[in-house]
Amino acid sequence: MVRPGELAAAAPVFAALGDETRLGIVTRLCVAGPLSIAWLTAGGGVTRQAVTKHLHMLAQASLANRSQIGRERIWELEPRALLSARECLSQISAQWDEALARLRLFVEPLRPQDG
Amino acid sequence: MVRPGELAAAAPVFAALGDETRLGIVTRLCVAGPLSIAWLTAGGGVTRQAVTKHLHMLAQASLANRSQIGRERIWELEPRALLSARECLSQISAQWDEALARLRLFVEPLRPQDG
DNA sequence: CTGAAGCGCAACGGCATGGTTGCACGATGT
DNA sequence: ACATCGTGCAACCATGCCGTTGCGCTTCAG
Repeated sequence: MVRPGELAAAAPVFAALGDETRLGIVTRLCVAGPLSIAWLTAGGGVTRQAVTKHLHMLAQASLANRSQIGRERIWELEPRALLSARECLSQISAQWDEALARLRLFVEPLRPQDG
Repeated sequence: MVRPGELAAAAPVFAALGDETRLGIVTRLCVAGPLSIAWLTAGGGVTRQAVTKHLHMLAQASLANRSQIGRERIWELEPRALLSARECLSQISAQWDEALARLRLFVEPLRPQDG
């Protein structure tokens, strides 16, 4: 069962993942581990400021958090929100399977020859 | 391995799921099966036009498609995009596990007494 | 035929987002 | 001491999103 509270919690995570640049940052943090802003800026086609904004949005969605080493800000992934988002998708698709099964139970007796 | 093309494809799906109203519509279509716009409007706190726009955005992300019965537009869920989004999240978290394992391999030899 | 239900199209306002530029500040290396 | 690197903050612009209202069209019911 999906409770409404879970949806309200999952929506911001999906929104944070719903930008191509941000999804690239997430993937990169995932593959390469914790990185500084300058390093994250190097690969993508956007400014350092844009990367900074995206990182803050990821932090607001509990998808990343930062630490400081000297003058560098090191950002790393926070996988819990990612896992809960995956959980949400799994629940939705599970409910869809359920609904499909119910639909079959409802439809098939009406057309027993079409099988 | 996550290829960049997959990310570019998954981002719009996440963006479509990244709104609370839309996520509610998706859940509702999932639980109750195909519904008309008027029926979808009844439950939520928004106008019929808002629901219509959201449905079109879901369609653009390949998350829903519509059919027509008389004067009613019946919308139903298209689970393939949902599954591919879930797949994307799974790949990301799998890569995160990998990275964590590499990090452990790198860190643990330096502090063998801290177990 | 007439009324009502269901829906689409278009326009509008408010607000958030994605991106840029410019400037200032602490940390680092020589 | 000085240049440089890495960031933060603030302002700015363009665009898109979210939701509304108003109007008109088709379809169904009496």
